[in-house]
Amino acid sequence: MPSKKSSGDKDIHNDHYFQKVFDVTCLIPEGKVSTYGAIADFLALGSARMVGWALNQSHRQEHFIPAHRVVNRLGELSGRMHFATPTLMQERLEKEGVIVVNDKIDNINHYFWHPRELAEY
DNA sequence: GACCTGACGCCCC
DNA sequence: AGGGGCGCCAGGT
Repeated sequence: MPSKKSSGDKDIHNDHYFQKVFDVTCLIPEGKVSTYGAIADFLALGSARMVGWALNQSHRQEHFIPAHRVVNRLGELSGRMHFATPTLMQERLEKEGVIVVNDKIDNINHYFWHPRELAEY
């Protein structure tokens, strides 16, 4: 019965939405960036905050998650303080050719990538 | 169990 | 154009 409060499908969903966020993040092409909102919209999470919350745990994953390619809708590096050093996120982006000025991506729509662009999905 | 705080985003001023 | 308010969902206190 769905009405039962026992841990069931919802918990399973919660356990897997982390992995879904990781999967989508790994699909962002090098040199491109996506946003919390776009990923949340694509996965129908209902809240962009959940994407940030998931990425906050991404460093615990065995496989490397290119979390530096996810920024907020303005192109700001809002997650930079959660990397090993405050400048690591910017360094990784610049290494991929993304121009960052004042902790913000210059002309984000030039680099923006939406998960919908994937034919597989 | 109420309350606060986030790697967000939209609306309003 | 920039700043504040509120909704959103999950976790921590």
